[in-house]
Amino acid sequence: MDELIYGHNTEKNIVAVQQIDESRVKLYFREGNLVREEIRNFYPFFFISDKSYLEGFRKNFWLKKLKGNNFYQYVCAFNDLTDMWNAVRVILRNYSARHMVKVETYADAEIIYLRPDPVHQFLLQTGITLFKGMEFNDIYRIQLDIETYTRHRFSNPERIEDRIVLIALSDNRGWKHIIDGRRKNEKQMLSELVEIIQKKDPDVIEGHNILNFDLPYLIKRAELNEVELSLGRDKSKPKVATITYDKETVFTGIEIYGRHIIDTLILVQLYDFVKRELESYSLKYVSRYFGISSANRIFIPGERVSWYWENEPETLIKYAIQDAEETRKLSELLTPPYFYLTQMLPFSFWQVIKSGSSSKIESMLVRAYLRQRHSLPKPDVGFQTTGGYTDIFYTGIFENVVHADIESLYPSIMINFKVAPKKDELGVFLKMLEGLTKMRIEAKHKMKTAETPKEKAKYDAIQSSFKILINSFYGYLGYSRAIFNDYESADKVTSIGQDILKHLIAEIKKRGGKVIEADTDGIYFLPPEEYSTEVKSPDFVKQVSSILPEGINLVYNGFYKKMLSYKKKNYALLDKDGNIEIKGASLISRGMEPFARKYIAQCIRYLLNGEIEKIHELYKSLFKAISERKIDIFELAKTETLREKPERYIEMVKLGRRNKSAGYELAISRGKNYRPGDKITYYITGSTPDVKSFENCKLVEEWNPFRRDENVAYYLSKLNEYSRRFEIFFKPDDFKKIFSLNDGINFDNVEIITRKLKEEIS
DNA sequence: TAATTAAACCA
DNA sequence: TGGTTTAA
Repeated sequence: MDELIYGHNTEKNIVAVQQIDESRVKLYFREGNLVREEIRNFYPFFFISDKSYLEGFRKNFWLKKLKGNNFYQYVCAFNDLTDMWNAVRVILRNYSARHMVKVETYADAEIIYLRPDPVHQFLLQTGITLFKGMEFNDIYRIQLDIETYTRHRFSNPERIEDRIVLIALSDNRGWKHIIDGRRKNEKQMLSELVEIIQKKDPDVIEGHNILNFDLPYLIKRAELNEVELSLGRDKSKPKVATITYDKETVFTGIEIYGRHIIDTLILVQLYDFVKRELESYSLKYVSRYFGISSANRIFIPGERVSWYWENEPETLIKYAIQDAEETRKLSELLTPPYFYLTQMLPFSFWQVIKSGSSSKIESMLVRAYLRQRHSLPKPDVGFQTTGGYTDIFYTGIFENVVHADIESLYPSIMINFKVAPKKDELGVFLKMLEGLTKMRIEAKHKMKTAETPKEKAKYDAIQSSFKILINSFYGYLGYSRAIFNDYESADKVTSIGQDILKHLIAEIKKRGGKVIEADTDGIYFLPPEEYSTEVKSPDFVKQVSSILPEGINLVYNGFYKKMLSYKKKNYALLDKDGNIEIKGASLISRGMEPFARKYIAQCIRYLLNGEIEKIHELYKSLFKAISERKIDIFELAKTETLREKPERYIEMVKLGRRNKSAGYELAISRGKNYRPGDKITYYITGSTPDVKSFENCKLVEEWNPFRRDENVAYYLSKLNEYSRRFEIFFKPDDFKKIFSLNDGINFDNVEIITRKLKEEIS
């Protein structure tokens, strides 16, 4: 089993692979603090651009689609050069004269490529991955942070008078260093950096936003200063990686030969993609969030850096060192799962971070197939039709609510009901899933029994690296571009999941419980009277779990003092410590105006605490603040992400295929050259509530506090609209009273209404 | 270089 | 209805 997952990983401690010439590569092994080099041969291979050439090779060679210059290519690898040239001959013989001519004519250019990216291909072919057999603490990481000087608001690497004034470095062995711009000119600073990197020879270079700021800046300044920025293990310069698409060149990253670049900003984004808790991705905010801020943290906003350099350089130095150290701690927190994944996947550290879940799974499947020299299938065309089961049976407020969910529902179904892609002739898909699951359980066990925090952290990283893979198997089945995709199997997984959940709901009802809401693999319910305590409810969960099929387990997931049930996928929970958790797009969403988000959250708090009069007071005060124009404009302003390119947006609107949108209209009309991904914050102007927002909007920066022009009627009607979220919890008369401007109302008799929306399945 | 469906809300 | 954001 290990073999399937670890592939050909027989080499230990390899930290880098590098091409020497056409048929040899240099391997770098880390041994303690030293790096040993060794030269090896590698397998020849070629790319072809048209898969029809591969028909004659089914089950003879391994094939993998890869992206070359704007189009997908297929790779064939061979034991030796003779084998490879034989294959070329077969291709030439098997296809028509036209094709033959074409192949020959373009042999060096378009159709057949020889070794365009040996390092990557070497890893892919042999399955030798970096850092094999190493622990995260074994690798040598350097953190880098630069500070730049400018007379303008923002520093620009191309402006000759701007310059790098500080380079702060730290490493994971407690070393710290400052390259000080007071003693050295920029040229000397850059040379010192090169010297240090060559001498220290780090495996990894880390930084927060290093890919979009520090490294590009260093590269540009090195160019201007005519310094060879030889940071690579082969003393080469950093390579700016781009892809050309529609004649447009897009920056995709920076590569330093033989080293890994880790940008902690990307890791933070990845983290928040799941968690959705962060307000900002800045190093300072994130460090505080994770509780890893340096003691006496200095904060210097970007536009103040130059001032500090001129007036208080020592403070700036401390600040830069703190940045480097926080980057190290952040990386220690976020990268280990990916580090351990590089030992399982034929990808480098950075590729593992950047690649999506399907390529992770597929790379393992492809590796297993190519080891057996078995051909690979093509993706099926079609789509998955079934998903998870979601239902809501009651709305209102409930006490003593239990949350239980089925442990790893989809992976468990795949394993226990043997659901696998029909194209997987070698049957490796399930074996891998089972193996990974087993290994994750072992890692979890080692984590629990670990004796030191360090050990614990290590096994936690390992088990979460398994989790990342395990969770990707189901999604892979329904993915249109996956070569082993199988929509029927994907549907089978979800329909079995639906049946299990429905069965569970019926069982809880049968045993005297009351199910409030269910979604995919979890349920919120009121247990029968005799189990309605935090201590006893897990017993009930256990009993119910026993009726589920073999290998499918319902686990207790929490006991809540109160639950507010609003709609499918929308609810709030109050735990015994008074913490409130709000879930659902209609109750908590980044698309809402900040005042609305806070208003809804407050109303929910008051509702759960039974403080009806406070809702009334809040409504009144907010109404007043808006009508008297006393509310902060940022509370009213919406923030929109512009994801489409301006040309595309304009085109779609012109064709009537898309509605106009305030964010885009503003960005375009203000002549801002926005890039997809940019955010825009705007508010609504005018005087009636039903204005078209894309015709009546202004950037929040354009707002004038002395001539306030926000649309009061519009925002008041918004307030009422948001209040209506709470309509279902009250009798109509009570609702009117609460959300009114009247004074002196008595709320003693207000009842919170519970509604039964439908009968539980039985 | 790209995992899935379900559901709510907005313009 | 298409776009966006969320839950799982």
